[in-house]
Amino acid sequence: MPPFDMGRVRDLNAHADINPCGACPVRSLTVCAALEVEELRRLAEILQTVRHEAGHTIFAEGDPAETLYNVTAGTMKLYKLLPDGRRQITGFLLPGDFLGLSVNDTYAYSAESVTPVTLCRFPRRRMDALLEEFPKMQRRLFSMASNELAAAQDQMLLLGRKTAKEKICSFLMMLSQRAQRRGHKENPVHVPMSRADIADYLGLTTETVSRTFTQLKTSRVISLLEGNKVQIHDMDQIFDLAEGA
Amino acid sequence: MPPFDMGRVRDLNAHADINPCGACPVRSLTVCAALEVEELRRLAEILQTVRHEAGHTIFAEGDPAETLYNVTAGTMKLYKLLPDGRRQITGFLLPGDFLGLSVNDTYAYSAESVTPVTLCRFPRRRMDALLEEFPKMQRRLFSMASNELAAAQDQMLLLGRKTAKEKICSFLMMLSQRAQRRGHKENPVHVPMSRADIADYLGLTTETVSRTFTQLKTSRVISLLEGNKVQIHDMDQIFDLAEGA
DNA sequence: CGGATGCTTGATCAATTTCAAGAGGGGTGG
DNA sequence: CCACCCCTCTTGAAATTGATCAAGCATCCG
Repeated sequence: MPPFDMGRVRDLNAHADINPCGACPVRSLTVCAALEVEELRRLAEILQTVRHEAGHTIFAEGDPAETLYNVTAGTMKLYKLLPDGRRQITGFLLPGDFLGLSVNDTYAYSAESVTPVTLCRFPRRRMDALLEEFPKMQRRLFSMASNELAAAQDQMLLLGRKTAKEKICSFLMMLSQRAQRRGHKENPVHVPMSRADIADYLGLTTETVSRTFTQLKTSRVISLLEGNKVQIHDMDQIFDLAEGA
Repeated sequence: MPPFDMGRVRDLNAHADINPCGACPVRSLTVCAALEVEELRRLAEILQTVRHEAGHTIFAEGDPAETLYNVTAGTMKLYKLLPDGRRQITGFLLPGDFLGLSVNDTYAYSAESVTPVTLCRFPRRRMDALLEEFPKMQRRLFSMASNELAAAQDQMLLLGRKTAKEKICSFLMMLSQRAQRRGHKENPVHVPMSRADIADYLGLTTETVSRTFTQLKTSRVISLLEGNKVQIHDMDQIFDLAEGA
């Protein structure tokens, strides 16, 4: 725990005012990819850039959903809890991912930073107005939601039907592919989240996650490197292991 | 298996031509709820109504996604398979539900009828054009996708973290609530799907599903009635059982 | 009736969890 | 700078939930 809460909102609009979106490194990945320069300017008017330390709760399940967010740097996790504390992480968000969609004006899940993060905040009312005005953005958001839905279905298959080993291999593949889409190299995969987070994402315990990593290491499928990196020795093999083939 | 395939497409446009949407019983639940009379007429021009017997595969994972569907009667299931045949049902669809959203022009899951069903078919190209023209419909579709996303996250919590008993109770509650939203009575719940389907939806085996039903019956939480109906004796109790509280 | 299919029940098995303890690593304070 | 503490990760042993294997039973249909 840091000596004081670095996780509070810090307004970076001093920089944002100049050109918050034009230079955005993840623009092509997210909802803003659909927009022209002038439209980007309008979007920039309503957004606020904030930073948070690792482990900061951005919002909790049930909170009124007044803000939409776009991750521009760092990793986030979304999760739901049962009354007795059991936790399911429903997704990890990387730069370019969107969060804050709500059903009945409250968030359906909690959101917390895994690493230090930078976020764009969009007030929902103003964002709704803008979506009305720019159907292209609306369509882009819809397409992103469709992708998320497909990912959610993959995750259901994983949670309901895969073994611990298949789950871990699927997880590593997913991280690798997402890194690649963001222009990073696919192979040593950066795994910034804890064993406990991985466990709660895959429906396992931390012990099983740890044991499975050791097992994959022992059978020369992966190596654990410095700095939370995982080296995958054979991409095709891990792909097969991920589906039990 | 019926002696010949009753599951083939049968065009009911003889009826549909008259007033396919105006009298539609599920209009208020689905994407069409957003539309005015004139817009409905335009939608009716591009749709085709089809019926299928129980057990008919509408499309398979990986097929080119050329059609969107709306369920107007009956129950459908969506599922994904692993190479060795393990199956995860990602959702059951009831009247008013939508299916066929795709990511990269192919379906991300297979769709099969559980009971006899009636579907509205929308050619994707023409539907896209109409969505362009009617932003209200676009927004309605987006809102439906958001709801599905929230449901998918609930299902991840169920698959990853709930016990067999909690899963079955959650399942019964879900069916009860969805029936209620459709104007049916919430309590004897109609459960048209097989034990095998329930198992593949909840990440269990048929044996465990069967045993859990027996256990709930023995402990007087539910009764199994004629015609695939389940009587829930205490709604509050089953709600608590569904979350382990 | 006969056969098929789906559902239930029983007995055993195994994957994963739970319980327990120790090792590694980073930061803090003496 | 070192010692300590805390936290995460790993490893081991035992326990348990749900899976697997194996019959019966019921129901539906021809």
